[in-house]
Amino acid sequence: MDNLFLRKVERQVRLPEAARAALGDLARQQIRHVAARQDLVGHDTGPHHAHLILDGWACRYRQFPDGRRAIVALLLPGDLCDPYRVHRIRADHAVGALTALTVARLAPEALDEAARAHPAIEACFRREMLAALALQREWTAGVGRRSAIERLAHLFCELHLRLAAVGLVADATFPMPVTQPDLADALGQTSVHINRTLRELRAAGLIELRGRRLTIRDLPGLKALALFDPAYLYWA
Amino acid sequence: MDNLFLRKVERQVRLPEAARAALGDLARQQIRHVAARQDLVGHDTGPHHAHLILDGWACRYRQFPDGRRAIVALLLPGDLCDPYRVHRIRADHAVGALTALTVARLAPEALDEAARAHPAIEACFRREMLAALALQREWTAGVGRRSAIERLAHLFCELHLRLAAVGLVADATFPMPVTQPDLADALGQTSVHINRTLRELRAAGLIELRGRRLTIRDLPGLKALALFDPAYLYWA
DNA sequence: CGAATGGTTGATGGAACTCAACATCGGTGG
DNA sequence: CCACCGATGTTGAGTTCCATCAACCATTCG
Repeated sequence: MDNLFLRKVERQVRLPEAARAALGDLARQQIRHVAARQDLVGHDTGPHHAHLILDGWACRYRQFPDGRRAIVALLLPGDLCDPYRVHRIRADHAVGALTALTVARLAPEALDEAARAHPAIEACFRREMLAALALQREWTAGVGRRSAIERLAHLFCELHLRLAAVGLVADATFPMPVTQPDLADALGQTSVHINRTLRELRAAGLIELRGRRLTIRDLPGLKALALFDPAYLYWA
Repeated sequence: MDNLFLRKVERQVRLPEAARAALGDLARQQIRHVAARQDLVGHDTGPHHAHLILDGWACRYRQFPDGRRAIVALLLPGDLCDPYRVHRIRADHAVGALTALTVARLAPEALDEAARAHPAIEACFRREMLAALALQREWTAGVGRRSAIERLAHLFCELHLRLAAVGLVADATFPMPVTQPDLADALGQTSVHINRTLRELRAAGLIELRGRRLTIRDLPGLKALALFDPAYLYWA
């Protein structure tokens, strides 16, 4: 199977054969498995490798000294994590596995090399960065100005499109392995309130969530509730 | 006067003479003045120019259909706005002037050209992107997990460092031209509550705010309250 | 100089948090 | 295979932080 990053990319741009091959090769080096709840990159890690998520879900998060935790991004299969070298002494956040994870570790030198050799790859990396930035802005806007139920609805709309872009949605159903405590940290709430809000969404007939799988029962309704505008999703 | 972007950059890396000259030239083309409350880039603008903020403050914001507004980033003098070409049909957010503004409009072609000719400039652009991303993550974490007073304190710590990096801080005092309604949209609160929180910060002897100028009276105290960790600020 | 915008303060309400208890699930080892 | 245990999910009661509503100043700007 080709990797999902390629699949996502090629929905939008046609890559030259050589570039596709180079990207494919990159993803086949240094496959690593990480257990759920383990960190790929710690808060105190210095400059580190890039990662391509092959399977499973991860998150970027920030741990505060008093124990509070904020999940600032979800990383899904096909996502490319930190394509550009980060020159900081100390990372400003960590990357952790939410589920069991399969990733390709990518050496910064190999990425630089590939980007230099293939302009199309450089363009992909740049697009991934711009996509991450736009996504991050939307998350900021969401926690700032959306209500609890809107935030949850919005996240589900976003996941629906992002997962569809890598072919992981069938019949408006997709994997949703994020626990309620994790959802809470991602949406800036408490797990108790997440639970009540989920109940509301179910009661409204908008979603169904069982056994780590989510089915969207009423997509238009969910989008309307979430004030969802897909303009910020580059790859979807 | 050299532009502030250059000043900020050269605090960290020494640029080759040719690169510095090229960056300087870029910033001297197409100077534009924008009145406060005007948009530089609208929500429905397609691919657009990049901008270098020469003087005044701007913000990225997202306007929701029902009137709510979220300010997702503050753009200060010396900030480079969208160095990389954005290929979206429709922007996912707008850029507006918070004060009267002087900017250099930069043609995407000229930027591409400069980046290709000078690796040091390419590195600068990349760094600016990474800095914007890290900043955006910190804002997401903040609105998600910091209390009202912590958020305000954190913003002031951030502005202190960012403005210091371009030489706009003297005696722990710097310009703070953002109105309380704007602060509210940036921190995900209401202007009424911003007002009360400011009062608290003043009462605690941490800051002084008069006539659009902010003085930090107790920086360690403010940092402690904000759980401030500067790791995310690339240029400061 | 008057109108609009921004700032300040009080009273009241509500969305989301906290605390607490219990149910359920999933994995692990006896 | 089942018993156990920790992690996750669920629900209720009480509380808190921040929003809302509503005035009223202060400032700025046309």
